[in-house]
Amino acid sequence: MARSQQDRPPRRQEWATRTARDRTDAPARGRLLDAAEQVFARLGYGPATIADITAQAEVSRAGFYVYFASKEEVFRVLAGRVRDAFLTAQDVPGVDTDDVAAVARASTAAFIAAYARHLPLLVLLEQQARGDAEVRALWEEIRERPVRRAARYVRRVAAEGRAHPVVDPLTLSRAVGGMSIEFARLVAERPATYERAVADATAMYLHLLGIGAAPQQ
Amino acid sequence: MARSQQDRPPRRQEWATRTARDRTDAPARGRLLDAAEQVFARLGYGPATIADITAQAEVSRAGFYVYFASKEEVFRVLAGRVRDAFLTAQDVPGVDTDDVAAVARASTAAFIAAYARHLPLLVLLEQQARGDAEVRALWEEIRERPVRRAARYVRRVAAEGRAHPVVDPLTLSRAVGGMSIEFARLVAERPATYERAVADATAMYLHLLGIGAAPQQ
Amino acid sequence: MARSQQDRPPRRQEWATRTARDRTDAPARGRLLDAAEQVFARLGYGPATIADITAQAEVSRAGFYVYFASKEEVFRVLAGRVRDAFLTAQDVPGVDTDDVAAVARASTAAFIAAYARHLPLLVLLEQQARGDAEVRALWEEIRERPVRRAARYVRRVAAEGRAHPVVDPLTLSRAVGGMSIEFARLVAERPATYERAVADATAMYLHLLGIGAAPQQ
Amino acid sequence: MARSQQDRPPRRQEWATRTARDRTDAPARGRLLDAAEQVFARLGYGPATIADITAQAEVSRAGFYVYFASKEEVFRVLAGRVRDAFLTAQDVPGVDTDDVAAVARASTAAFIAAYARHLPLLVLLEQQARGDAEVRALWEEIRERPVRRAARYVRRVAAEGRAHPVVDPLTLSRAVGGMSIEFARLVAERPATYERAVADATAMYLHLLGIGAAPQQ
DNA sequence: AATGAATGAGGCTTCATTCAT
DNA sequence: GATGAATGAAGCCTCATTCAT
Repeated sequence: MARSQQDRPPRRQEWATRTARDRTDAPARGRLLDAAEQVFARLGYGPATIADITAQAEVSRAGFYVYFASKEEVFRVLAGRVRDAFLTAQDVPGVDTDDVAAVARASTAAFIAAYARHLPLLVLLEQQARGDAEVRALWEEIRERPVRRAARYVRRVAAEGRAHPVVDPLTLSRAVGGMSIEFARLVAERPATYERAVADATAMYLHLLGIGAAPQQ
Repeated sequence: MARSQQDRPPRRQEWATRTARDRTDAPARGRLLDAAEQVFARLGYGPATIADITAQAEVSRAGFYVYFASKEEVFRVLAGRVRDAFLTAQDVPGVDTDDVAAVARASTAAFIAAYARHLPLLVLLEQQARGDAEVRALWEEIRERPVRRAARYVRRVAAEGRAHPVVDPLTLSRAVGGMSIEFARLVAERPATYERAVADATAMYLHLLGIGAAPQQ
Repeated sequence: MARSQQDRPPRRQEWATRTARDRTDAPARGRLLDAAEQVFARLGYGPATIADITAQAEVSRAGFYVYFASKEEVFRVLAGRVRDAFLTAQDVPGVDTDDVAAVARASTAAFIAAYARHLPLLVLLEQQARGDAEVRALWEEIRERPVRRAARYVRRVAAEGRAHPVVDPLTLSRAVGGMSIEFARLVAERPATYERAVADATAMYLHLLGIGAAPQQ
Repeated sequence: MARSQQDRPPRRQEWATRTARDRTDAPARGRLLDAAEQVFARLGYGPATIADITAQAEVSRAGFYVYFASKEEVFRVLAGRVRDAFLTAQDVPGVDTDDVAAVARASTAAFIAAYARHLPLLVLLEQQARGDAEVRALWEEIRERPVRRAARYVRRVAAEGRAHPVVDPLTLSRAVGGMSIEFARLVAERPATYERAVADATAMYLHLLGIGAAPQQ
């Protein structure tokens, strides 16, 4: 499952024969995607109808099919967008890799922020992963990639003796992922709790890494 | 004689005689509930149809409405059942309250086991909580009750100086809840990992409580 | 179409074999009939359900079929009851047949009172007459009998030179019937208008008979 | 893909794009209306089904919902049409207002003709007025407008001393309306009786107005 | 590129009615 | 005589999707 997710791969180099379905830039297409995102977030997948989406996008019902083959397809495209946005948000450049605490804080903050921001769609993604193999692949990427990356980092700093994880790195990363999701939910409900959540999650993360962040900060 | 039906003004609800709808026993009702649970777990809420449920229960389509008013209603009843089963499973009697490690292990084990066992319905419950106030109440009970109970315990042992939580008890409990859910998902996929998951989760739980062999920095 | 209207004629003289369906006196049967009358009057024919009727009668749904074969059948029985009551109410004994004005007044009063009293069912009867031959027969009796009787009387008094009808007796009677129904509707809505309505209808009746009731009474 | 439909929370009604539902022309809409009129007239309201209507209109079942939201709605639209046609038919221009007899004859003829012509729908309208406020309003207009208009005219000619009504003008008009309806029913059954009916009704009308050769007592 | 119109397919419910107890 | 339970038959309505323009 590569990066650029679209039903038929965008054959950008060809001239002349180029149908609407291929044009990723048509303005109506973008409006439909945004509309779909809002509608799905508001109603959930099942209850959302093509009519809801086209109404929101101010496009005729038939207009939908100029750009997407079906409800499933918009959702897949949307899912790809979410995955990209979510994973990209995990890239936190400019952090001193040697400062474990700083890395922990930055990655935790990025994860919680991204998860909270995309919560509605992520929840649907998880739900739809059940019945759609392509969506499942996207969902697994979303779930696994940050965990594996974190595990890799933990393994390294542990090997360097700069951390003493309580459990094996992959398990620890999963656990921290799980707790971060929990915090992300809270943050999605009450954005003001973001700083506090990041601080707490980071503190626990570091503690589990065996790095002495003093309890009761 | 089917011609002259419907067309009735909106006024309704005049049951004088008791109907089967009130009976909570009745074998068919149980069969329908079990069938509904399986069907929902297999297909998800939206895609599941009354026909799927009645077919599974070996009852006529109309038979469904003898006991439930709608798909929503079966789901609510089912949700209540799941909440009861889930919360009941958290009662782990016969554990020495003074042995913090034992309590942590027992409650973690119970939580993970129960969550893994009911995972499919719990996921749907969360999903449906979005649009149904009654289901939302059930879902919140499921989410909050174990966390609050754990927080209460943590607060007590912390007050007694037998634990030194890294963060405040409620936050800690939420975090542990989140990580446990993560493990429960893994266990639901591969039941063989249950013991390992419980051991790891317990270890981290205790570590966050400031108990156990703190790895030296 | 004889007087005692029931689906199967009441074989009252037989002993021994007598099924519930034959017993016209069973208390539940009466309750069901009364209930049916109320329910039909309240909801109309189509929207009324067997469940509505049995609920009102405080009988189980199945209990209905002990006494009636179908919704159509109760309605027919009810229709027979209404016809009997309506026609019986037209018999105004003890009026001096020679006093044309007195007869006109008495018959008009009886007709308006009876029509107003049974208005809801009469309206349904007319409606159902469309699709049910048996009901149609009842309805025609209800409509025609009073008119024919009146026409007979008019013809007689006209022959005796005691009246000088503006149009032929049957037509006149129909017309008076039509206007009386109009008044009956008003009376059904506002019972207090009964006396006034009878006075007006009688005045017009007599006037059309060419009998000098002074205008502007 | 039919699995994932319905299940939508009660919030609705978000048409941004204009749909066919708004267009009062559109040939299919007219066909459906005509079909509905025939079907309702033939079967009555309750027994008529959307399938009957669409079959008659040679439109798919779903096609109905492109133009109407429900059976109730077509009926309402139809009722409006009938009211318009019926009331318009009462406008009899070009009659010398000073010739009371001519006016009486013209208005009686128009009323009987229009009532007979629309009898099947008018009967249903009365029936449905019971349960639908909008239909009730239409029905009352149909019933009251001609009566009030007639009463106004009677009042005027009475004030001018050109008529000597037996009862007060409104009551008289109602009565004449009632008798005219009676005649309209006969005419609807046997159109050949129209002329006779109009002549008779007019004669009685004028007589009640105290006009014409009063039969001597 | 866009859309108004139309429809096949399918799900939900209701109700009259039967039947074993 | 009465009824709880169950069901066949039907009607309503929605929605994704197509197609001619």
